[in-house]
Amino acid sequence: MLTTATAARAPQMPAAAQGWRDNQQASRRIADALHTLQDKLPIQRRVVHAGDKIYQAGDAFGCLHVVHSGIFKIINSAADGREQVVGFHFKGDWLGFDGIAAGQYGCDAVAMDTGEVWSFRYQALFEACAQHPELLSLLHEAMSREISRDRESLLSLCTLSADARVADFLRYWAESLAQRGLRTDQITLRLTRAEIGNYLGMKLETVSRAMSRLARDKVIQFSERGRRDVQIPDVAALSAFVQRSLTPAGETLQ
Amino acid sequence: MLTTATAARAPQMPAAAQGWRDNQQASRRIADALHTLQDKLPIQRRVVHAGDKIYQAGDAFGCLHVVHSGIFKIINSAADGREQVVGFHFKGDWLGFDGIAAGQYGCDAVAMDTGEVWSFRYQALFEACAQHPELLSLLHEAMSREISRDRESLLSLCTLSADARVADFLRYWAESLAQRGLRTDQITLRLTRAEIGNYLGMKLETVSRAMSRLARDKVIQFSERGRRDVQIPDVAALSAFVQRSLTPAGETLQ
DNA sequence: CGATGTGTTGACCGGGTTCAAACAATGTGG
DNA sequence: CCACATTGTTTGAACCCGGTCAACACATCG
Repeated sequence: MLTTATAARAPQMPAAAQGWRDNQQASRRIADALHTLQDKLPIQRRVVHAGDKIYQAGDAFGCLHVVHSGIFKIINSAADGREQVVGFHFKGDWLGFDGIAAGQYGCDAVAMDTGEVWSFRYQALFEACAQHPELLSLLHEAMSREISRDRESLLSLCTLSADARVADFLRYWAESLAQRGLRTDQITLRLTRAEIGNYLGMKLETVSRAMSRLARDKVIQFSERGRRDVQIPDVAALSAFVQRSLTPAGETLQ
Repeated sequence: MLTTATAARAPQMPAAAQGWRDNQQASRRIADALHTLQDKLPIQRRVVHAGDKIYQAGDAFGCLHVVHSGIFKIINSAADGREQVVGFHFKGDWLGFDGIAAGQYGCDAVAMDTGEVWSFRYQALFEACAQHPELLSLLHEAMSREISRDRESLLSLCTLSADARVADFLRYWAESLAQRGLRTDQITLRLTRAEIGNYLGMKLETVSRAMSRLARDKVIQFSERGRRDVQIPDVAALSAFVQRSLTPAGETLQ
C-alpha cells in the first residue's frame, strides 16, 4: 500500500510540536500494527524477565517475534568469542529477521527487563501475507526500518567522537521511548556502562567519563538515586551537543 | 518456503572444498533469483557508469532495484553534511530497502563502475508477491541478508583493530566476488583509500599503512601496475590475520 | 558484616589521527 | 614529445583521544 511512516511535513509548524506529532503518529502506528497482527495470526504470547533469551545464534529459524512490552538487546557473537551488542528493540519492533535467509538465527535476543513477546511461525505469517496485504506492508516496513536503523548506527560509529556517540545514544534511546508514548525527561537505563560501551564501540570508562561531561554541561542530569537514572530535560539539547562536537573550532560555515 | 541459503554442512568435507561448494550454491542462487525476477515482473533495465546515482537520499520511494552487474556503494548522508559509506552491493543484491518504511530513500546509491541495474515498481512487486510466493521468499531473504551483513559490519567496526578491519574488508570483498563466480586471486579495488577508510571508520593514511603491513606479511601482494590491484593468493590467510590480531599476546587458550 | 558487582576518577600509554612532504599515475595543452 | 596540473598513494613525525591499569566509592545481597 506504500503507506509512509512519517507523512509530509508541515514546515510552518514549530519543531517541538512537529516532534510531538511525529511521536504520536509512531505510537499510533505501533498500536495499530500489534492490533493487526493479533487479528490475522495465531500468536504465541510469552512473558519474559531480564536475562531471558528469546532465541540464540545457531537456533533453527522458524519464528519471528514482536516486542509487546519491555526492551530487548540483540547480540552478535562471532565464532572466535567476540560479542557485540548490535541493537535494541522496543515495543512494536520485530526480532529474528536475520534468521530468514540463513535458516538459523545469527544473534542472541535477550530481554533486558520484564516484558512480553509475541511469537508466530514465519510460515504462518508468510501464508497470511498472501491474503492480507496490510500484513505484508507491516512486515516490510519493519524490516526496512531495521535496515535504516543499522545504517544510522554505522554513521554515528564512524563519524562521531566518543562523547558525541554517548549523547547520540541517549538521544536515540529517549526518542525511542517518546515514540512509544513514554516520558523521556526521566529515564532508567537498563544497561550497564559496559553494555553501552560495547554497543558504542568504546570502553566502559569512556562511557562513564562522557556521561560525567554531559552532566557537567547540563545536557543531562543524574537522579539522586543512582547513576542509572538519567534526566533529560531537553532531548534537543543532546542533538545540539552532537552538532557542537562536530565542529571543534567555531567554524562559521554560515 | 523457508528455503535456507546455505544447506546443512558436510563436516567431513575439507574446508576449501566446502567453501567452493558454498560459493557455487550462492552463485546459483543469485542466477536463479534474477531469472525468477525477470519472469514474474515488468523490469526496467538500465546501464550505468561509474559515478551514476541510482537514487539519492530524499528521492520519493517507488522502486526497488537489483544489481545485475557492476558494484555499487551506499552512502548515508546526515543533514549536517557527514557522509558515510554504509555498504557495497554486488550482483544479485537489492538496492533501496530503506525507502520502504520512510516513503523516501535514506541514502544515495552510486555505481562504482559500468554495470546494469534492474528496477521495478515496489507496488508491482508487492502485488506479484501475493501470486508468486517464491518472489516473496526472494525478497525476504534479500532483506534478511542485508540486515545480517550490516550487523557483521558493526561487529568488525567495534571489535577489530584498524589493521584487522582492513584485512576483514578485503576478505569480505574477495568472498563477495567468489560468491559471484569471479576470481579473487587478483582483484581490482574500485575504491580509493579514502573511501575504504570512510567505510571502515578510519583515515586514508591508516588504510594505506595497514595495506602496506599486510603486503609486508605476505597476506596480500600488490600488482606491478598500480596499488589498486591487489593479489590475494589465499583468502583464508586474511581470516587468519584477523584472528591473529585478536590476541595481542600469544594466548594459549587451547 | 564481608562479598560482589557497578560506577567514577586519575595517571599513563599507545594506536590512530593530523600535518606534511614526496612520489606515482593520469591527463591536458602547447 | 615534454611541461604541468590533478588526483591518489605512501611514509614520516608529532600529537591526542580513547584504552589500560589501578584505586576508590557505593550500592545490593547473602
